[in-house]
Amino acid sequence: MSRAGPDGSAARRRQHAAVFAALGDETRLALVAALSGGAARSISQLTSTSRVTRQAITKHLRVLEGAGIVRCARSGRESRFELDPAPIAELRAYLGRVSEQWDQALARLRALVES
Amino acid sequence: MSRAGPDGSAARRRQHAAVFAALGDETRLALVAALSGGAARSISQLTSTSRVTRQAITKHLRVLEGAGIVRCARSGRESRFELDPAPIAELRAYLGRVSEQWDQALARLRALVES
DNA sequence: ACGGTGCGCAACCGGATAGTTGCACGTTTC
DNA sequence: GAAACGTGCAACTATCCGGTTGCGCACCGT
Repeated sequence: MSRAGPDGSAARRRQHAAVFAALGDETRLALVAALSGGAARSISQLTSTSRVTRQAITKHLRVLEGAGIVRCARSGRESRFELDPAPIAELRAYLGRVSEQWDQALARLRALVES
Repeated sequence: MSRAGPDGSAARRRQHAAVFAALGDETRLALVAALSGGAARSISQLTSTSRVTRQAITKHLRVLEGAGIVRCARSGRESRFELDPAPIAELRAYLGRVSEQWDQALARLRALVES
């Protein structure tokens, strides 16, 4: 496992795992989709288009917030959430490194065969 | 939640969530990193660089296999696992769509302010 | 000031999950 | 053929997670 994957340190890998885990739920993925439009939305708004309880949505939002995917700002009596695209971009870059490493490995294999 | 995010159908979202969840674990992320080099490795090999039991690694590999991230091929007495980059590439594309949607929203907002 | 709305907190439940241990079985290897 | 190696299967535990319900509080409009 220490053979120099496309990851950084183990601490960084833990961070990545946390963000992946936060996205590994259908409801939360739907929340991200709803917030990807750029507009900040309240918990009730986000709940209205879901089948589950407001409390459940709240918990999911806290998970997303814990992963840094989403930020919360209190405005009057409502909590408005908005997306923070940075962790998502970082995850995308990480997956890109994995794919790249894979492609390079394939290229090496092919070169070996052709030699 | 039905407001046309960057996702496809709900079924597709479920699939994405499954792959995200599979990657949402430090140990499994380490396994992916170890396999991203292109070489197929046996369970014992993958266990040797880990702190947990072979059984635990086996379970993790089954989870990755269930998500389609990894394939298993029996070879003699050992099970050799290799990476399948397709789901990872799909996830990367998905995150790209989210980021793109976000960027477009930002651009619209900026245009609105400048008008 | 009072009713409705939006939230947060806490307790609780059932199911999934990460991890372990123990054992049995096929496969090499000597 | 016997020892060693690599796996698979099963049981069991502890913990986490998604979801609910109930309650209390702050805030807004009229």
